[in-house]
Amino acid sequence: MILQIAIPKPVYTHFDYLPPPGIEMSRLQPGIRLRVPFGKNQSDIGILLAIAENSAIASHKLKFAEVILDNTPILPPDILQLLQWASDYYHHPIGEVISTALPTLLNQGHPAIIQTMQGWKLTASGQEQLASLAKTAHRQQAVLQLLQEHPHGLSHVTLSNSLSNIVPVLRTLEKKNWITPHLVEPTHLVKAVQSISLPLPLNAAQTQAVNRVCQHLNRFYPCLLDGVTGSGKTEVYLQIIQQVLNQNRQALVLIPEINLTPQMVNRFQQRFSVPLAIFHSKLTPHERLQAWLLAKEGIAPIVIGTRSAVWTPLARPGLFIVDEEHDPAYKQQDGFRYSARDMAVVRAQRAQVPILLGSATPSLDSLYNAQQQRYQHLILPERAGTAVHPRFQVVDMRPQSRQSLSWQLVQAITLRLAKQQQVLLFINRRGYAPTLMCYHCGWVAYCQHCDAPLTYHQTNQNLCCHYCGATRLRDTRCPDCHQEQLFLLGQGTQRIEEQLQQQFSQARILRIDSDSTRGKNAMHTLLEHIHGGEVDILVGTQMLAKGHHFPKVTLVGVINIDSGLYNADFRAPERMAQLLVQVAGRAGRAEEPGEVIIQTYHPDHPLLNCLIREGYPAFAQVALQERQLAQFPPYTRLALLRAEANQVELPLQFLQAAKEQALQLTAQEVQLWGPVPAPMARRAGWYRAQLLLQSTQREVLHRLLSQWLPCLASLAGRKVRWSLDIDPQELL
DNA sequence: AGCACGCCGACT
DNA sequence: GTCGGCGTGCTC
Repeated sequence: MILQIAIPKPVYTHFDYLPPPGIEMSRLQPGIRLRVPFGKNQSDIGILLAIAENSAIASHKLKFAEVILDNTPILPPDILQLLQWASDYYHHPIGEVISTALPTLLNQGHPAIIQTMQGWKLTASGQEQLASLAKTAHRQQAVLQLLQEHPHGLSHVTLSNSLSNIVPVLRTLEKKNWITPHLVEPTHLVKAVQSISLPLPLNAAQTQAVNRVCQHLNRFYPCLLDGVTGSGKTEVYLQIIQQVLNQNRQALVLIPEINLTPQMVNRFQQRFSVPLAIFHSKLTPHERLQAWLLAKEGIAPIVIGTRSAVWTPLARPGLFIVDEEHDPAYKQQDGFRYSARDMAVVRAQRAQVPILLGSATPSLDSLYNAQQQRYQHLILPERAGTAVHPRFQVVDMRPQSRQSLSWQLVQAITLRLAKQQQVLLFINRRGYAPTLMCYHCGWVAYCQHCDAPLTYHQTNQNLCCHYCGATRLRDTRCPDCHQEQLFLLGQGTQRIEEQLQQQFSQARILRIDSDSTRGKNAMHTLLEHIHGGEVDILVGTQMLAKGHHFPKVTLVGVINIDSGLYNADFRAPERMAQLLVQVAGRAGRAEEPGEVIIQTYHPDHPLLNCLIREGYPAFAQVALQERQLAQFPPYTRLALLRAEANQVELPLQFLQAAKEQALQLTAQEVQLWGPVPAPMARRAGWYRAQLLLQSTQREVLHRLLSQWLPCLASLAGRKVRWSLDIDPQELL
């Protein structure tokens, strides 16, 4: 009897072991963890994949597994099979695939046990006191209220999350014997809510979407839920989930960035009084494991999380939802480069349940699938009365190229300020100025480790590389010609902020970028200032466009859209369009139509004009036609082989050798493009290059990769680091 | 990945 | 004569 075990190592095979001596064979179920000896003096934790009759490894080389860590599989068969499928599809080692899918504590060998939590419960006298408690003791009353709503008690963590500085309140109540310490079962880890919100009435389109999905709850039913902001997508999710819960099944909801969408999570918590397993970035490893186990055991009927939550086991899967499915955050960009959105579709298919892909600006891939009838296309039009179509204005910057703020934009800002409305300005670069340049010899301050100019930060007079983080004090004279007339070229958030302050001295300006939101609650505090109307002009990077709503904003300015129009990446126009539509969604409400001003040096760009005149669906059609002409996805399949090394010539040499190898293996059906140096050839001291593989048939490409990959390791040697990216999102 | 083995230069 | 550099190979 041979145990096939996956071990988290960058090798493409499992490892064969003999069962631990004296063990009961019935305990050897695929999906359990075992500790196994590995190499000379090491020991590792692996997952049992399967049990085989014999092994290709010589029997004298086989070792005994040391010990079984689980009585029942931590990975149920469906997830184990999905992970093996993913390992195959992405050509990534199974052991590493499994370890990215598991909570870290399980990788480290922690027991997979659901633990009860320290908490509190109302006493009989507390119950009696509830009515008579002085109206002034708000905080005490709030705690009692919460505990009354949860007769099984609430954990300390839950309570302190719902009320700040709660310890003294709890102590007081305990002294009065109104509450008592109580071990809370995980079933009652419900987030404390004051009120449960009721389902909202649906319009015709929403009703149709809900009905169509609910009529197909017992089969694979992939849907593209195509609805603009304010069309009530979330309500559709909620009502379908309700049906799934009625069937006693679970729903898994993926969202791109959990910290940007607290509203979404709140709506789930207020609608359903069931345990929610929420994977957010502030969970401790222990909490993360608990949430994972609650999902696995079926105790949490609803699971919400980002990318990696797609691997969460579910006892009774009933529905998958991928919100904002176009968001690039669903693609992991290092290590095991999977797409959580695509994996969710695969998972729904295997589980034979519906999947909803929701977006106001669907990816071209999903729109194509809808056109091919592979997905149901459920379109939610805007609600009557809330329809706000912001006016778009394209400003030709060529006649005023010395300015960063066109007169049109300045005029529009002036007007909005006079009406006491908020203005939102987007600029795609943080810092003060992207370049420090010498007037006399043309010298530019470059990063020592990257092929990128340094960005000047005014606050500390630093030059900072936005790619590797290297920072140094700015030069006061040119290091080449020693002249002192160095000038700052280009615009960053800080410099725009400064210019606006000069131009609109009475306006209150707030800058939002990764520099100004560095602190723990910085973003939250800034948002409160904005919503409180304490800000007139918001200046920020694209991080402003995601998730947040600014009801008081009526003018949005895009300082320079051109990097989205002209970019080596074939997906750049799609991203630009999605950003513009999102940005436009920030401007204006029913009573005050919004305005979007887009500054560009290419005012005649056809895709840009198509988007602003005819809207996203028309843009998507044209963009899809361009993809077809250029033979890009979704019309073809891509794989990208990246390589990096700390010597210039090595990556290209390796990729060239790899290409020749591939040419010997393949017929005509796979095109090879390159190798080329990566657009930023040197980054953080590493030289980078890439080789693109393209085919109209996925199977052909896949077959080539399977044969090719084993050769690559020896071609690369030790000095070249390489990785394979299946369905790459960024070609940069 | 991690750790061994192995084969060449400057030290007691 | 040895300590240690990192180039190469293997791990069931």
